[in-house]
Order: sequence, then C-alpha cells, then structure tokens
Amino acid sequence: MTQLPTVDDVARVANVSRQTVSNVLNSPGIVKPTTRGRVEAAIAELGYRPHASARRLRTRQSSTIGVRLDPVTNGISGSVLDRYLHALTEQAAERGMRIMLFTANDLVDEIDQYRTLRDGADVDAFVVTATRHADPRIDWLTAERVPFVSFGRPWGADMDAANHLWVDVDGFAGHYEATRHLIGRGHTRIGYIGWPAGSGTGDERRRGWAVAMNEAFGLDEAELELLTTRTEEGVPEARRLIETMFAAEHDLEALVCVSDSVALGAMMAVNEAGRRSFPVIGFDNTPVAQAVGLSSVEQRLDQVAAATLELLMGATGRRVLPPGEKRPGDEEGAADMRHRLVTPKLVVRRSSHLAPVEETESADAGIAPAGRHHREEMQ
Amino acid sequence: MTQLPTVDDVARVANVSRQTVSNVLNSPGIVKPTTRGRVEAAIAELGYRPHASARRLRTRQSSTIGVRLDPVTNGISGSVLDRYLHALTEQAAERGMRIMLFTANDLVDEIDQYRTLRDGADVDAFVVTATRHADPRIDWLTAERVPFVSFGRPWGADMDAANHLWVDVDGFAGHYEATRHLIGRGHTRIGYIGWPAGSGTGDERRRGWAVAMNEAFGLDEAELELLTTRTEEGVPEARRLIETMFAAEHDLEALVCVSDSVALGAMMAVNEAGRRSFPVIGFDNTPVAQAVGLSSVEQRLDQVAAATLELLMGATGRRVLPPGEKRPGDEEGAADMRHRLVTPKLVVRRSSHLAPVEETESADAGIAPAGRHHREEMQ
DNA sequence: CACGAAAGTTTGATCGTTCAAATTACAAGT
DNA sequence: ACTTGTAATTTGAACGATCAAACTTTCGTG
Repeated sequence: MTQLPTVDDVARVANVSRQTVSNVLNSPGIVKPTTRGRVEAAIAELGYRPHASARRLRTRQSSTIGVRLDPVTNGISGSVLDRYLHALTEQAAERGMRIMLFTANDLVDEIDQYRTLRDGADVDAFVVTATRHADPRIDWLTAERVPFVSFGRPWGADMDAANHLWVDVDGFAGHYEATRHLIGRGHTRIGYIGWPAGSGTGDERRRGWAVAMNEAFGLDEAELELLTTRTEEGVPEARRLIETMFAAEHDLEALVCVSDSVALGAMMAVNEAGRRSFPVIGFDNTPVAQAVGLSSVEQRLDQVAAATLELLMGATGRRVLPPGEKRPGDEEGAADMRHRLVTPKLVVRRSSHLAPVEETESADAGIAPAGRHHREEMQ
Repeated sequence: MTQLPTVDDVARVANVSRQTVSNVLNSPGIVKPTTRGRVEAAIAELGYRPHASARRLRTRQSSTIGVRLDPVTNGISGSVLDRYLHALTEQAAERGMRIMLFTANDLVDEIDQYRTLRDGADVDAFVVTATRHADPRIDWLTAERVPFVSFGRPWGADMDAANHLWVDVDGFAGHYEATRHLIGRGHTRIGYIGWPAGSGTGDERRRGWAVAMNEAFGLDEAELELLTTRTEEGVPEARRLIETMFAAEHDLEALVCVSDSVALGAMMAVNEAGRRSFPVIGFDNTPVAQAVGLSSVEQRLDQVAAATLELLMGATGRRVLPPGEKRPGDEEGAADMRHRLVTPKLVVRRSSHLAPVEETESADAGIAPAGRHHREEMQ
C-alpha cells in the first residue's frame, strides 16, 4: 500500500483538473455528463475517498453533530437516549453527517466542551438533552450563535423563543390516548401516578390524563387531585405508594403512570395485592415494558431524530443552517417551524397482571422497536 | 466576533514563532519555561483553541475512535452497550480522544464504512462489538492493518491471534462467583438456565456454574445437564420454560440464569408458582435487575473501557499505536498483553421473590452504576 | 577562552481539499 | 464571421496546523 489517492490522482487518470473532480463530488450538476462519467470511473478505479479533514479545513464545516451523553445512567428508561442516538446516527448518515459523543461533569464543563468543539471545528451543531429550567447552556449557545436543537422543551417563559429550536415528545397526547383507551374499555375510576408537581414533562403527561378524565366524566381539578399520587422515580418507591393507595381508594380500577419504572412498581404492587384485571399503563415503552407485558406509550424516536435533523438542516439539506436563518423547505407561511412535537403511540399489552404467560404480541409487529427481535446480547 | 485566533496570532502576541506555539501545545517539555509561560498567557488571552481539522490533515491522525451502534436494540440488556459507550467516551476524553458513532446495515456495509472512515482520516481506530465466529470484519481490519479492539472474544481458533486485540468480561468467573454464593448459603440443588449451546458467551457462563457445582458436589457433566435447561433470550420464553421445569424438578432450590431477561422470566414464574425464598441470579445487572431486586452479575464496563483504551493506546499513551507494534507500558516479559478479561462482580439483592418491598439497597452503594441515583428521565 | 554538543527557536514546505477568479468551449443571435 | 452570453473547465491561493531541517543560543569542558 503506497499512498492514498487524492483528487489530483483522480484528475490525472480522468484527464481533467482537480476542481472538476471536486465538482463531480460536490455539485455534480454543473459537470458535463460525459466528463462526469469519466471522473466517476476514475474514482471507482482508484478507490478514491475524499479526505474528510482536508475538506473540513477548507470548508470550515465538520459535517458532525455533537451529542453529550448524560453523566448518569438513566435507570430503566436509559434506553430512551440510547434509541434516540441510534436513530439519529442512522439518519444523520443519510445526510452525510456524523455523530460525535462527549461527556461533561457539570453545566459549566459542558459549555467549555461546546467551546472547544466549536472552535476546533469538530462539530457544526449540538444536540442538547435533559434541558433544565433557565438553562445556561441554551443561553450560551444562543448568544454565540452556535446551531443547536434541544431534545426537550425549554419549560419556561422562553418556550417560544424564536431562535431556540427544539423537539419534544407530546406527553400530553400520549397519556390522553392512554386514558381514552382505558375509558373505552369501560373503566371509570382511573388513577394517576405522577412525579412531584413542577417537572414540566411530568405535569404535561398528567394533563393528558386529566383532560381525558374531565371530558369523559366531568371531573374537576379537585376531584382529579384525589385520584392522583406523586412519587419520585423508582420502582420500590412506586410500589410502596401503590400499597397505601389501595388502602385508601378501594374503587380504583386502573392506573396511568408517568413512567415505566413507576408503572412496573405499580404492577408489582397490584399483583401483590392479588388484584387481577387491573390495567396499568406506563410511558417510554422500555424493553422492560415489553418484557413483562406492560402497556406503555412509545416515544417514536426515529421521528424525533428526523425532526432534529430537519430543524438543524432543513427538510432535505445536507448541511447545518446558520441559526436564525429562514429555513428553505419552510413552505410559505407555514407556522413557525422552530419546534416539533412528536406524537407518541400507545402500545397495548396485557398489563393488567403479571400472572398469565401472554401470547406473543403479534399486534405490535408494526411498532418500531417493540416488534423487533431480541438479540442474544452483545458478546 | 471577527475571526478565530490561529497559532500565528498567538505567536505574534507572545512574540515567538508559530512552531513554538505548536510545541507548547504538543511537546511542552522542549520549550523553555519562560517562553512557555508567555505563550500560555497569550493562548489564554486570545482564547485560542487549536483547529482540530487542520491538525488532523497535517498529522494524519484524527484522535477519534469509531464505534458502530448495533442495528437492533438489545432488549433488556441494551443498556450494556450504552454504559460501555459512556465509560469509553469519558475515558477517551481524558486521553484527548473522541468517540464517533456510525451504523451499518450488514457486515459488508460495515466494512465499507470502515474503509470510508479510515480513508477519510475520520478515525484512528475502531471498536468492534458483537463479534461473530469467523468474522469478516476482523479479517478485513487485520489485513488492512487498521487498529481496532473488539469487545468480545473471537470464539474460535483465532482466539490467540497475535494481532487481534480484544477485551471481554469473564462470564466464567461471574457465574462461578454467583454459584459459590448460593452454595455458601446452603443450597445444593441449583439449576442453570442458559442459551442454546454453541454461543461462546453462554457456554462460558454456564461453565462457571458447572465448575462450581462440580467442585462442591462432585456432579459430573451428565448430572449437570439434568439441572440445565436452555432457551432463547426473552422473558416470556424463560417463563414458560421455568414452569415446565418446576413440574419436572421438584427439588430445585435456586437458579442461575444466563441473562437478566431470562432471570426476570424465571423470577416471575417462581413467584407465580408461589415458591418463596427461591434465589435467582441473572447476568448484566441491568436497571431492571436493580428495579425489581434481582441479584445479578455486574459487568464492570468502566474497566472494560479502560482496557479497551489500554490495548489501543498503551497504558497512558495519547495516541493510537500501530497494530502489531510492541506496546510501551508492556513491562518486560509481561505475558502477551493483547487481550484482557475483566472480572465481573456479583451484586446481591433479595431476588428470591417479587413479594416483599425491599429495604433500600445500602449495600450496593459502592457498586458503580447500581448505586447511582435514578434521574427523572431525559426531558 | 575557544570549541562542540545540546537545547531552544525559527523558517519553508506540506497535508488534501475547496474557493474565487480566470480561462476556454460552445451555442445562439445579429 | 463576430459578438455575446452561458456553460464547462482550469488555475492559483488559501484553510491552520505540524514536519523536517536550518538556524541561534546556551552551556559544559578541555
């Protein structure tokens, strides 16, 4: 192996100039078909591949998106970021982009990383996850005009800030659908287990349940509050809670839970209490939910990933758009396309009890990851 | 914001030459301390950061490691790769390296990706996961002399191939310890639920159980086989299996399971059968195991990540070593340092039954991810 | 004090690509 | 044939860093 071929080598073989080769690669439209054919043949013959770093140096673009891995593994719902990452990597590749990972210990450190990656021309844009209220990272990125999208709404006044692009899953719609499903099956006393009030995500999910309950049975907020309990995330916590809940509310018929962890705890407690046919619905459709047959609301992370890239690069673009730019692909007056809410989908399983071994879930076959096969395991 | 500062700008301010600035950055040792101080001051003053792509172009190194995300989400054990990725990203950063992700649809496609990434000088090395028997990727990487490490042994004749670096978790040791633990608690009839024979990983784990049982009770392979059942991965599968198993083997006292999925299935079946105090131990220590209080064998993925980087870059190096090179840090005749087996660790929980709400696991506080807090969830 | 070696610093060239401007080829219109 | 305009192609320069070699300073030694 002597040396990797360069544009010059290709040019020599195809009997054209450097730049023409470059054009064939980057704007094939402006090269005469005959010539293009010759160049493409030469490329194939030599097995030429562009040197990514040289291109980046010249164009000042890295074709890379930076994603920070959260510092803590995320319990039972950890696979959410995992699946998002996967979808993002896959779809980014289709647009010629790559995903680069990094970690940070705290928000200050994270901003420092942003700066290094940006200045080093390592990445063109960032995806920010786990956004907080009044997030300093958002402020920095906005002020520096670094392109970014957050997965998660900025819960606060700045929710509609023109230059903050975000994608999120519509938790409201998810639990609205879940609750409608239960109502449709004839249940009326449907409880809710949520996180402590104040978490935007949690509140929004509960609102889905609340609105559905109100529409169906005209319950007011006070009555709804009686059907609600709140707990920190975690299976054992939820379990204890449900036990006390059962003691108090004897006529409960079903539960909608803010997460699969909580739902799993609930399910175990329900089972323990010997109550059969007691539906429990979670959120996230984690592998555990699938494993134990828990109904859950599936975040469609491929759609979230697609939306992320659309916001960053336009509908079909192959490069990151400068922030605050009018985005091509935004047809006419199409509302402001600065954020996307992805509607999740209820996956129904027989989650009423742990007991019966359930039939294989043929109904789920179409749903993205739920229908996929388990693989043996990384080996 | 006019323009990002370059080495030349720093040089001008510090009143030295380009190259001296470069030296301060890359080999501070050869620069006179006085000068170095001046340069560092200038760097700080201007907020200079090296342009990664320019450096890469010149040095032909990317300081980036490519990792392929598996095409299928991995059920309940999906978090294993996730946690490995995290540890790898973190530790790579400490050595000035980055992690880049990519996906591929099949092995051929994956090799094509390798080629593009390598030729484009996008990555210096690869981490290969989910290795198969007689893996074409390994052959290609070896033939092309591309540095790589596989997470997972090459189960086959080439296990000791000199130029194939690999890291793996010692499944044997894991289930040996698990079984010893059960024996120590007085159990004698300990069953094993494994994967179908032939999967290297699965066979190795079972061997840990088998050896422990043989040492303690002198059982021969025929007798061990009677205590073994095999199933495909998956909770419902395992559950059905255990039910039939109970019918046949009435004196079973405990179970060691090849994975957490299988263990969860077993646990549910056990619970269903109304058997209390029936210990079940899994493998992977997934979040689910923690959530439902299942004992499991924890892969120490931070150690796996550390070993990965050591093989790739030497004990403390900051760049990827050419494959087949004698690796600095290999003290004297220290056996061949071309692979590492990381010993996993048993995490004991009250996994005998689903019933009692367990006390918080203070005992686990020291164990890496098991002791960490759940976070609310990505929002 | 002069000499040579080592330490410290600078200079010119280069990595492989794309940009911007210049050049040539080709077609249509008078 | 001759301009004129557009399409197609080529040329020189630049992106920001490091390498290799040349140069200058410092220091130890006979």
